[in-house]
Amino acid sequence: MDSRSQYQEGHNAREIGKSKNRRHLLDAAAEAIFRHGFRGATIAAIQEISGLSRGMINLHFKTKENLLLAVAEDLSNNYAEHWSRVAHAPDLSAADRLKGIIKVDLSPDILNERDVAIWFAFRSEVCSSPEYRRFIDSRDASFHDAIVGICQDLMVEGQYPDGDAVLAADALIALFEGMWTDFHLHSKDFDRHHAERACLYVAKSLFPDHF
Amino acid sequence: MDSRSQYQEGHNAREIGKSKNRRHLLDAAAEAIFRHGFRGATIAAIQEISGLSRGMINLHFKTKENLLLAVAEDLSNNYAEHWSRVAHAPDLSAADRLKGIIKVDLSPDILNERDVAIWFAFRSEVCSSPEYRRFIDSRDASFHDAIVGICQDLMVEGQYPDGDAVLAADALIALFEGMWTDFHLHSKDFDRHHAERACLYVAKSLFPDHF
DNA sequence: TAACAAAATGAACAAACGTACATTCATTGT
DNA sequence: ACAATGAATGTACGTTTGTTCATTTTGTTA
Repeated sequence: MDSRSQYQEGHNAREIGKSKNRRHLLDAAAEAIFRHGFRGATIAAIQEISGLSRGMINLHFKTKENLLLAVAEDLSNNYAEHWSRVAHAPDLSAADRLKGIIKVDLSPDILNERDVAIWFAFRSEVCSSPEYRRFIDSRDASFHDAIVGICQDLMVEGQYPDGDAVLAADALIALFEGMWTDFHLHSKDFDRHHAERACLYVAKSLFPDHF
Repeated sequence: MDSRSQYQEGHNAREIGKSKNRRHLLDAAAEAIFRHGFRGATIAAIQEISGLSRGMINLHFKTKENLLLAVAEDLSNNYAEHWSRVAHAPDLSAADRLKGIIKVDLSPDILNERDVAIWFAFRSEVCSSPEYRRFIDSRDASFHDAIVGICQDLMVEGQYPDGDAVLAADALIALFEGMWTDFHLHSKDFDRHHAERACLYVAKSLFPDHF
């Protein structure tokens, strides 16, 4: 059995059903973290949310910790897929790619209460549980490189004598991150359009020729 | 007994010793959250770190949850004290007040591995444990108002025809927040001076006449 | 110094935890 | 149709959890 087929939908009813339950467990675990916090994401809570049996977690993930890791991996893949699609779009200008990343970052697909709560949950334990690290760093090296690349393109295109692409990229990344935090702490009052305007306001300040 | 003397250092050896143990428990609990994560911050862990007896937590804080809340309150008070001292300094210009807040925000007093891990730990559970909310929002309404005030002052002083104080303030706050996240996730690679330069780079872009 | 009051202790407890595993059920291949 | 295979179940188990409280220790007061 190769490494893909293990978790892919199989070709018969049995394998399809199994992978469906696996997916179900991932969703239930995510929901449990959101509803009850990391501490409250117990086997019993996941069981109640999923409606599946107690032993299912051990069957699919061996341990609860593996299930939690799979939740983090799932979230991480989902975000990477979203931003990289925009960041590497060949037909978009540098400015449009930056705009696109801002839009993705603030879209409900990415920025929603449940997912953000899960990001924060895993991040909070990254010091004590290093195995989470590879999944929870939404702004990892590849994201960083993509933003620096965009900033460099903008610097070349426009007239920014004092421009520094790395400083600008680091600032933008921090800005995006901070918006997530604001959303997490004040999701009821958070205004996506206002947040987008604030991001574009900074982009315009950094790159007045482009925005 | 008034509300202050309960937790203040008393005047005899007994009260002094008691408040010392209380402080000791707060530190040990904070350390436990940092070392073992929120989930691992158990009575046993706190006991081991503090060296005090098991029953001490219940004596001083009634429940473990109260102790954790007191840790959050302690952290919150410490940060508020730091930033408000700079933000409301009467002899500083608006630009210097902003610079000062950036400096405080990136200083080891505030931005250190332990404290940031604790911020993130409490924040991660704010959805499921609303009682944490009042302590974990470092960028609360009063902080927000202070930054908006500074931005308004800068707008009045300089020539920024398209300026928007609220947008600028929201962006700056998110920027500061994002730097904390970056530090939390990459404390080994984090460069405080670089982060400060990035913040000032944005400040200069937003308020070129001032920075 | 003796009597008192408060602080500190740690053993004992019930509840909740994650995991293992014998059992049951459904699907497959012949 | 019928073994055979593997998924699904849920009870049972040992551990760990937070809290209680009777006891001991320490400091205060008369």
